[in-house]
Amino acid sequence: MPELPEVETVRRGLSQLIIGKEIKSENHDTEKGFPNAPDDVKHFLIGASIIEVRRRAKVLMIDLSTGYSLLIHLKMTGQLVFVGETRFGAGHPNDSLVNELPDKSTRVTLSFEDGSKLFFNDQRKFGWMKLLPTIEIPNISFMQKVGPEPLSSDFMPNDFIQRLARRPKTNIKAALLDQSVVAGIGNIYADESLWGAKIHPKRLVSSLTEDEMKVLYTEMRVVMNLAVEKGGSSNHTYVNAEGKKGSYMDFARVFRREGLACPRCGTTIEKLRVAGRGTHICPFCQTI
DNA sequence: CACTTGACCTGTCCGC
DNA sequence: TGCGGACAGGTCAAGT
Repeated sequence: MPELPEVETVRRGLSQLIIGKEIKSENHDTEKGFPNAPDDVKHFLIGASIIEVRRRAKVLMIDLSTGYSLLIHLKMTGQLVFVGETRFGAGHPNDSLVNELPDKSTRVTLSFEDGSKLFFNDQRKFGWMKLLPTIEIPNISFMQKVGPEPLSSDFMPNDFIQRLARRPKTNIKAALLDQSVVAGIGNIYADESLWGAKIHPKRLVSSLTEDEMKVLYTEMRVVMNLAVEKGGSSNHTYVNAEGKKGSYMDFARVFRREGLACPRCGTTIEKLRVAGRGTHICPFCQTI
């Protein structure tokens, strides 16, 4: 699922909902839900309070008062849904959701002192939750190799160009999906950004002009900013921390719009396969 | 080494 | 309505 805008939306929601709460109990099912959970994981969690919720690329970090952090990757179908005791009124559309959790996709449940709960659900079980000392987070291999945050104010066009130059012989879509080039872009926003920049996803990085890469830099940031503003995209399973869907798909220009008209030129949008992923283009605006 | 492809899982949708 | 196959927002390991 979740690309940067979705994970950021979850982060913002959780910041409002769980900071300051104390963990009362923890439950997890298979090793899939909490792969490196030590036998005494409960010892590290129970009694700890949430002090911060951070994000880097598509990884969420929940910092605890004990000096440990929970790291979470939602992969394709992960959800972090908070359910408070009195959050929804009777008849609220989300009542059903509340009543359904936990469900068979629930992998980890954190229960707080006040009776509220945080559910880590993951239908396809690709996601993970890990526990490690907060101070060690910057040293893990992922943090060492992940690229810059695309929306960071100190991420400049030349940074983007120099990082793309490290993958000259691959196509631009694969390069955008490479988390060591830029952090947080996935299939939806790669397609949307390339459409915005009028660049065919199969173009080799080495074939791009400096101007094209600068336009792509700008379009990527426009797309990501809009997606964050709209609370992300919900194709299937994605929901935010309150169990609500994002609305970016209402604004998508090419993603999942094959057979429809390109909003720029009216040509019918096509779907193809690039870098092993379903890929959407306007064949008139984006040529090889 | 750089790059591409399959595997990891479950659920859904589409064509026969 | 049943069944097989393709596909789904991400990342690795394995293969070329």
